[in-house]
Amino acid sequence: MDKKELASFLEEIATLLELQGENPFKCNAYRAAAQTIETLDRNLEGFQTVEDFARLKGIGKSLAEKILVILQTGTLPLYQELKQRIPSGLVEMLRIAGMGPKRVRTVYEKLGIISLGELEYACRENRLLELPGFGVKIQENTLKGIEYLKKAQGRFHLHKALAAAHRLQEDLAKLPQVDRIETAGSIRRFKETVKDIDLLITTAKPATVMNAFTSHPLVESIIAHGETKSSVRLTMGINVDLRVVTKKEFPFALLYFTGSREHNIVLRGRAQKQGYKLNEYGLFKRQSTKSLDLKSEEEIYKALGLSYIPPELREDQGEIQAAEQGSLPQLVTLKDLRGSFHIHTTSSDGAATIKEFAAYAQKQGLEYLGISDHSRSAFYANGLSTEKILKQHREIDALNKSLKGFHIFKGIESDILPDGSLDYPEDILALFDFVIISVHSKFKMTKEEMTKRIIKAMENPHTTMLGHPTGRLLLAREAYEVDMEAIIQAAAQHGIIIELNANPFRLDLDWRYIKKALDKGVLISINPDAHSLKDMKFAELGVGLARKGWCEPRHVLNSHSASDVKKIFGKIHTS
DNA sequence: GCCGTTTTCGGCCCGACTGTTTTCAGTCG
Repeated sequence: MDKKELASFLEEIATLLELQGENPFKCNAYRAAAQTIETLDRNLEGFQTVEDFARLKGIGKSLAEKILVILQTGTLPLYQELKQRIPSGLVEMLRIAGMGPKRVRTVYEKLGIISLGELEYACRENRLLELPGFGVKIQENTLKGIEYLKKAQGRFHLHKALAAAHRLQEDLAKLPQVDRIETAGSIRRFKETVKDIDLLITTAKPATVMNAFTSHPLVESIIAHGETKSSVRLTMGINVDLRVVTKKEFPFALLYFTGSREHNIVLRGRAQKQGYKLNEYGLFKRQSTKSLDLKSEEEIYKALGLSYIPPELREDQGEIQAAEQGSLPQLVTLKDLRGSFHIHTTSSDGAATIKEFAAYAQKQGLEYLGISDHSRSAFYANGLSTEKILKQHREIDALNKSLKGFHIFKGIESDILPDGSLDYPEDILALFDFVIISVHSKFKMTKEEMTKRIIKAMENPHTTMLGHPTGRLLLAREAYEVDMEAIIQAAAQHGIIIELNANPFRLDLDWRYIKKALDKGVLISINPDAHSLKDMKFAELGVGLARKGWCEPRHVLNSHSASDVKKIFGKIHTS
């Protein structure tokens, strides 16, 4: 059992305990332990004894003993009992908005309901009305929530949420009553998928602004409409919270509602230790009701003895310690990008020619491009035959002669065949400046087989870069089973670059692994995986996710100059 | 169940909103 599996096991116990009506702080202890385990910066192999685990934050003797049992036996008597006692449908019911552990418990105990289907039926039969603390509204909302769950998974791709947030922000900013508006929450932190949109506003006329918000054309229905907080659902299905705060409160509210929750908890704990209370309204000296007068997030961090932490890093992944020591990274920005790799042209399944991509890239101020069409096994994508490769190379040679101050690298996205070999013989692979290797078939191998397959391909002397390393399609397809730690280790060993595929449905390598890759000295390439000119814009998302993974310009292949890139490629292929 | 410079008991981040009540429980972020 690895970290992730152990963490979700503990997480599940926490949920089951809640459903059983346990002391909430006890439940929380299991949650906190899960968080600690999941974000551990090393694997579990070094942990042999109770003491090893009990040294960790939020894990005491009791939990350490249980964790050891879980690792040794794959399960826990407590878990078995909980599973036996608590129907699995109750866990599903928690996903309904407005249904927490208490209400789920009530419908289970009083009505014997153990599944979403039964709950829906009970709502339609008006049976929730009889329950203590339930009424017409809760019954209606439960029904709506069930329908919503059926329709969407309740999470949204970052780029779609970003677009909606920008539109709302722009429109509301036009109101003369609005002094300041910002998007907070997980969008500001650049999470790859988000649950909702959080907007913050300062205004002297909250009622007017709230009315404008709830009647915006994107709004489908109003969930809550208050003085300081309103919530709506947009036609695209996402919920939006709007909060009104005073000008003085704004930086504190922005910090608070940007999160993450884990980051906030640590900040609050830190404030407490320094004799302060920190909340969304201010930073207060203990016993005082008047907040320190701080004008920006920068000043709040400074007051707590920290340098400014960019929103993307606020995930309690060591950023607070780094801010304390002044060792936060100087994060990469869009302006740092000087070129772009992983581009598909009309030769395979792209919608633009090399010439068109080159012209577009030059206009965007880029200095180079790396073309990489699909390889011959990718029949579905019109993969390139040897003849087509040679023709493409002649075209690139001619373009490179005619283009001034711009360079096109010859590349290919070679399928990693099931046995770990690449898609062309040695002499063909040797013709490319760079070779991206990607898995496009046989996703259902075992973890061991898949890891072996990819590492074998990485060991090929012609391999330059690993493409979309986990194969995930966000909200659609799980990542294939693969030991990412081992892949990163192999990349470090063979000098292989790992792609951060910036396509909004991929955003793969996952940011949680990017930092680990950097720590091992692996270079990251922010690649649009462009199939059309407009896809080149994905680089913006890619930069956001790279920042989330602690990338500085020096960590990013395509922030280097064309001549440096040539040197880097040369070094990879001769080592 | 964890934790400790207010330490071995008694807290645990904390405030807004809804819907149910008639002062508050539950949920959410």
